[in-house]
Amino acid sequence: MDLDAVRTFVAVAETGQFQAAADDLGITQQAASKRVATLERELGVRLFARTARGTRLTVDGQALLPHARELLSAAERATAAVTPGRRALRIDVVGRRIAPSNILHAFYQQHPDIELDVVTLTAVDAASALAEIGAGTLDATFRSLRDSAGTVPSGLRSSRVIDDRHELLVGPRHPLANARTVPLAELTEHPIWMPGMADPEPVGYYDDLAKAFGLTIDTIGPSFGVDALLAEIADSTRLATFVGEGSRYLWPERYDLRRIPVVDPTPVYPLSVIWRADNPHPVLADFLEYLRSGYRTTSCDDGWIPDWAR
Amino acid sequence: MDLDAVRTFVAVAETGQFQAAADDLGITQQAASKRVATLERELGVRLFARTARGTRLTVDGQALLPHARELLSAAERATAAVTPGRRALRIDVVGRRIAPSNILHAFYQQHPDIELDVVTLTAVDAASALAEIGAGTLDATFRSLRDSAGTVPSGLRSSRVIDDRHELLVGPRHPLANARTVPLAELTEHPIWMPGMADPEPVGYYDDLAKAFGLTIDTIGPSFGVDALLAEIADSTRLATFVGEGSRYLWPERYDLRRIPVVDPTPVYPLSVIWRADNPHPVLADFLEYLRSGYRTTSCDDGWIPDWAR
DNA sequence: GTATGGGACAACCCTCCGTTGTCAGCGAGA
DNA sequence: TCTCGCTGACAACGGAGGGTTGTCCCATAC
Repeated sequence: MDLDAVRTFVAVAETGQFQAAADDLGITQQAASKRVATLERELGVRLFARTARGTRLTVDGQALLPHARELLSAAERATAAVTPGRRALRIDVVGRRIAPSNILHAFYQQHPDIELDVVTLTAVDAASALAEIGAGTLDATFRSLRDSAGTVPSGLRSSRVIDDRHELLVGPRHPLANARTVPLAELTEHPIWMPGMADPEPVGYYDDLAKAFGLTIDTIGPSFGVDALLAEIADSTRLATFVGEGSRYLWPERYDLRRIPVVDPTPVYPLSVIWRADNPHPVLADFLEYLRSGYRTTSCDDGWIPDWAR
Repeated sequence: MDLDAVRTFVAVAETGQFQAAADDLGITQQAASKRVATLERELGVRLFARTARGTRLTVDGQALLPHARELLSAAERATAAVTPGRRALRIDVVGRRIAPSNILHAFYQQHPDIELDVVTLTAVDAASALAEIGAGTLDATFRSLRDSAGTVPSGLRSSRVIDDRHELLVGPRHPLANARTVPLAELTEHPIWMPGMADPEPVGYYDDLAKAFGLTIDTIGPSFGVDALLAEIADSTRLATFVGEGSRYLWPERYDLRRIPVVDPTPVYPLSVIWRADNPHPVLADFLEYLRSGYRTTSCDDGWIPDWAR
């Protein structure tokens, strides 16, 4: 059963004649006649009674008409379901509390009419996330790409859109609790705890950072969740952790935690957005534009980023 | 949007690979690939992520899949709606109380699972009824064809299947009320009333009958319905009317009417069933077979039929 | 390294669809 | 009654599109 034939059948039924239906459809009367004839042959019944002044539906035609309309509207709904922009844009923000999530939230507030499907593939390493992008099961993700910005799998594009300046997060009893800023070099005295780093990228980042400035950064321990981490920090007189400037935690109310800006230099965590080059979703295009124009925040003259991210 | 492509899409989604889907559909893997590629191009989105070991649905593919299934089932419903035999057979029995209606009823009792749409085009002349048959808005009608059995419009077929023997219907005070039979010749003394004959065919029949045997048959008066006629007959000492042997009236309970068989000869009213030669409805075929085998009732050696019906 | 299986790409072929051109039937109007 | 106009059907032609064969590439398994 050909949908064009069904469309033609409905048009003829509505106009009452082949000629008018053909005009509506932009084809010749002969073509319309052929289409309906084919449909009739396929179904094995006559759909129209042809007269010299038009057509009338047969009983079979009358029986078919509502189903034909339903069929066409089903086709329309199917098309609409995948029409780029109809479908929610599926974005991996990695974690609900870090910069990408907040940026996406800001974007959403600016475009409240769009539909988003925000996911966190937090237990998934970058390679798998990129595979999902490539497979089309994910529209975009935010990752820090170790092997430099250019070498994403073919068909994918990446753009470094977030340079998240690190701040030190400490509890009230930590020696640096009341510092206005802290030079990076001073942190050699204080162990930094970054548990739950499953991905090689952030692990590599902190390893490089530690090596470059002689810091002690522990990325090994298992993560028992953000709350456990914050509680630990709040209680500790020694432990501190890094948080991104653009991240958000529910700490001020529950723990007396402090964010201390790190300077000379400021560690900057580079994040790229990765997407399929041929992804036609218009909201994706808008979002990428938003990222490029609005969120390359403060350029980091005083920042440190690893060599591989330059 | 091509339904074959949609079918292929669903098959690939279900099997997880093009090759298996192609086998199911009886086409080559390349053809299946082409179909899906065309669908993807038409929709502007990728539906599958192709890997070396099969395929996986993209988000768009997942969004489309339920709609695609719905589309296919809508197509199936549409086909089923006009599949010969699915649809109710629409038959004109002319009147609810006369032979065709009763015969159809008997046929229905023999095949209780069929669907019938019994109509009475009683105010419609034979020509219009035949036009409906030709147009396909009616599957069959019962008519007495004046211009001999063969000359139905082209594309139509007719078969004389009912020879309805006339009986005289009289009230209790009619002179013939207690006769076991009545010879036709005797009816010259008694006026026959046949009101409401809209069609030229029955009018012609009764005119011919009257002329042939010197009867007085009044076919002129308007009909006020069967009940009015029966009440009139029941009250009258003079009026009588003809009813077919195969007809059925609700008279025994309400009026003391009597059916008196007419003999020497018995007027026989010939009825043909008319249908489209190319009507594929299987129930129609069954019904025609039923009519031909079962209902050419008693052959009428002692009957009279007009010349034009021989 | 090799074998295997799945998909994509290229080239070819044929069918089928739409077009142009024409004819037949029915109704309306002169 | 004849002709005109409108509507569909039929025939023939041309081109696009869908299917097939043949081949290569890639990833995995042994």
